[in-house]
Amino acid sequence: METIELLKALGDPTRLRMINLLLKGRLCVCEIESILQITQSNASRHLTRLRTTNLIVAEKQAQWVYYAINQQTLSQNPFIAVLFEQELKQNKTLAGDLIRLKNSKESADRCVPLPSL
Amino acid sequence: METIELLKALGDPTRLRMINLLLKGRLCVCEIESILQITQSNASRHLTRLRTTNLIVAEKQAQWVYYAINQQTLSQNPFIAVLFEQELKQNKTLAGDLIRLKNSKESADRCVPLPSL
DNA sequence: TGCTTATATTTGATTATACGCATATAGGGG
DNA sequence: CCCCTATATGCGTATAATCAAATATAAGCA
Repeated sequence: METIELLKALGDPTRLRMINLLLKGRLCVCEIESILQITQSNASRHLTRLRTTNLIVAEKQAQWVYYAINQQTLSQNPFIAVLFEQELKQNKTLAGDLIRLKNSKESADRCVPLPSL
Repeated sequence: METIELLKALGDPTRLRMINLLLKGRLCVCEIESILQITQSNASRHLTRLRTTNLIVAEKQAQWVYYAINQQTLSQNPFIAVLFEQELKQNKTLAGDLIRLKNSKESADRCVPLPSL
């Protein structure tokens, strides 16, 4: 049952937070690490799991990998949108993550190497 | 996050099948065992897990324990109904379970001891 | 009381999952 | 070519989940 894999993938706090962020737009790994305050290997592993479950897709650009919601999976599984709509109202962690996301986007993009001094 | 526990509880084939059945009405453990063709201890353990996650409630009547959907959890988590509505269309196991449920209900209720010979 | 059925729980083995640390790979820029 | 950054992966470990078999509990019935 493929839905089982979706539920298992969503049934982890870190991965739920990742999807919550990616529902707002694509992000590279380093942005996700920074917003969620998790280690690089942890981020990478959870993202790999979300990708193999088809919840997200990866696109490599130069040295960065951008992850984005897999829109096909999202539209084929309407419960996911309902889940996040519901959860965002109650879950302070998810709401806080979106604020950090916004701040991150407003500040300099950390994933672009700063011009050398 | 309580929703995480819901997702983990739903992210198991046996438990998903149990909820699918219970959405049609309350059942005792032996009916569930029989329809899902699982061992007694397996049924009991999964039902306990669903109960501690507040997905179902238990009611003891004589020697039987009847399980039923926890309507409060269901209404507070609308994604669950959407999930099953969606899944039932695609998932042959869930659809087949409902047929076995119907057959079970139409035949003699196996949970009532047969009159002695 | 003793027997039988329904259900729960314990136990032990197996497998899955999560995490940190270290290392590997790949691309960009000096 | 060398170094730096971004990302992935291997390894060891700790924790959780699953299952079957056996045992415990509780209620009904003879």
